[in-house]
Amino acid sequence: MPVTIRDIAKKLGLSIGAVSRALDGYTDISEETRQRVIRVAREMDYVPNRAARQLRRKKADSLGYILPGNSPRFADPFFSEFIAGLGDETAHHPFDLVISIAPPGEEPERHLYQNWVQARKVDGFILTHLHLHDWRVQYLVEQHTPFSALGNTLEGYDFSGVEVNWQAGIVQLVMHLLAKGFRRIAYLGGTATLTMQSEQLEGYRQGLKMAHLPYDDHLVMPGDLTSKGGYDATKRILSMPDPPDAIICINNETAFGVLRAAHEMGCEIGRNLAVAGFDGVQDSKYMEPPLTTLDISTYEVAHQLVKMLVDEIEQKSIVERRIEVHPRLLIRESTDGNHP
Amino acid sequence: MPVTIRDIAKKLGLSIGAVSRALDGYTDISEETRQRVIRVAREMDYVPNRAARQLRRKKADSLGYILPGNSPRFADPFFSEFIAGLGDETAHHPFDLVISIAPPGEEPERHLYQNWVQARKVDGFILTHLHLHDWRVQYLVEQHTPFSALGNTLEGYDFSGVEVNWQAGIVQLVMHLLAKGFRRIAYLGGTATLTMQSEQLEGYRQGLKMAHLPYDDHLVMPGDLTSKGGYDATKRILSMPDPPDAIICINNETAFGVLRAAHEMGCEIGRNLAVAGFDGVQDSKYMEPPLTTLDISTYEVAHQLVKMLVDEIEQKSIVERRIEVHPRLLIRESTDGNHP
DNA sequence: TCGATTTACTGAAACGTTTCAGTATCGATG
DNA sequence: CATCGATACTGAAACGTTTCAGTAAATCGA
Repeated sequence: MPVTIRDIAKKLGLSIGAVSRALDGYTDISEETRQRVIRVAREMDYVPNRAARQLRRKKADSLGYILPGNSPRFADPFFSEFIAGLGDETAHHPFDLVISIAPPGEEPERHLYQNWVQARKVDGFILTHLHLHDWRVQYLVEQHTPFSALGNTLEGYDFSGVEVNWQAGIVQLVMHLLAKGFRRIAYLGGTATLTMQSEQLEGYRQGLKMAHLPYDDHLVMPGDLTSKGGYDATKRILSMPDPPDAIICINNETAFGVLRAAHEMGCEIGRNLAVAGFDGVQDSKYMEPPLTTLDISTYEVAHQLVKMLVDEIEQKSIVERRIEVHPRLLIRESTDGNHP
Repeated sequence: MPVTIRDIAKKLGLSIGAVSRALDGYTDISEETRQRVIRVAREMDYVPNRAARQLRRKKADSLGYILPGNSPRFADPFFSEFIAGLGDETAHHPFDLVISIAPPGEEPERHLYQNWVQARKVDGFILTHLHLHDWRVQYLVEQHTPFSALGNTLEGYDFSGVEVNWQAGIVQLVMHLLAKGFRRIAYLGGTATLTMQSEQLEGYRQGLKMAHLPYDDHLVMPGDLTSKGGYDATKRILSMPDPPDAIICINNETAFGVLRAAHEMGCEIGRNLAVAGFDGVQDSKYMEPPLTTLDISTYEVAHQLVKMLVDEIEQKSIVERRIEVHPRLLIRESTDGNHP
């Protein structure tokens, strides 16, 4: 049986109240007693029972993250890195990280969030992959449940989070591609309702406009954030009458598939077809050819989100509630140029 | 304020005990009353308070998984897929999945496990990346804390889990490489103490032996399970006096780096250098060139582990405690042959 | 019809904390 | 010397469940 606060109290001839207060650092316990309590607690390997504390304090001491996943195969390295970041930072606070997974936007997801909120399972949520209109944001705001999010929604609720300036990043990327001599730039996205995507498209349009190039509907393709999606879309887009000579991908997974398809169709990547990814994942450097990428530090972002959420939950003073992150353009061989 | 069992009791004029028993399906509550209770509970959006239930039942209703991670960058897609699998299956049981991360084998990791066990934070653990002598296994067995693991240790404790027959897989792979005409096969691993690696090496030796080829120490290289590790090791190994013509990688991350390095050094992959990966991640198909892989269904394995752990915790009847999984050899272009 | 059994509940304790209202002790103050 | 204010504690309630012992009321067998 694990040792409880009662065991310590008995051993020291104190009341359990005193022990509790000593451990929590209240000032109405003499310094001498506190030291004795702490020593004995350590000796006895005392670890407070989570459930009891949670019940009494009406706090779960947990943060929740629900993976937006639908396919049984779910390999995007973004999530490994992101979860690792969340876990790492969470471990530096007196919180746990509780994880689940649900297909985005569907009933099971809604259920999960509601259940966790009502059962007080977590004190707050981390949100990613926001949609232009995101019911999660609305729901959590209504429920006064703290959360911090990567990205934003259209409604402009006030919540803490990290925002990536995709737009500026893409403009920079488009400029780079144009400078390298590429002219017909395609954009291969994911779900149309993702805020991330809409912002990226905004940058895409703006970049074209700045270069006085026309915007062509056919060059904007839907994908599904997987390599298979990238592969299929590329097969289609490269068979078009007037195919693109550059493809910007919403994430590296997609870019994987693009590379593969393009190669199969005989393109020389970096020369007659440029490919760029869009992710915080280191591996693009080791791909073949190395992938030009708009890089954000996923790990860093995860850390920030946890910090902000914890501040939010603990009602710390008015800390920064919104942080903007600028993607860095890492130019590698996949957009090298030497364009004919 | 969330609705409690007391609110339901008051509304129905019942005792809280009766309500609790009705919801839990005890037989000493009349069917009629039970139906009324259930209806009202649903109407009032009743969700039982987790902490209270946990405290009373002395069960956390949570499963723990501690990521074996040390680097700040931690992109291995294995973990995305694995965690997704864990989360998915966990959601089908009345359990939560609690995640953290700690560098394997070091003090913080030990602390984390101990803390979770003593605070009764979780009812059981999922373990991966077992070592030949793994203190976690020993500790959890001693503490009578349920767990299920991917792999095994040398001590041969009796615990439930999934075992991958790496050895047979590698033998098959070696045979395939030999059939394609490759002769000097290298093995690029991770940490030497990983059970997985020792089993793979066993298969490697056995394969060579069956082909009456000598085992050469120089062809077995340490890595670190990252693409950078693969890259660096390949640079070194290909500069050796008598370099290999095939490289088997402990995981796909490593293989990424190998491909890159080999390309830089002017190898034609699949022809004068074969490369094979070793993972459950789909993407290898979309790599350039597509990677021959020993595939296990990470998602499936994660599901199985959760099921077994839940059975273990709930003391279900004597279910299968050990499942063996055979990796499938997926032959793709990276080991194509046409060897000179 | 009476005692035994069954049915359908009630009431209260318990889980391990935290926290709040008291209180005994003691030195200081007027 | 009575009073006050700190100081350093004690005791008990509370958090929301589950569970167990008890008990009225209904049912049953002989």
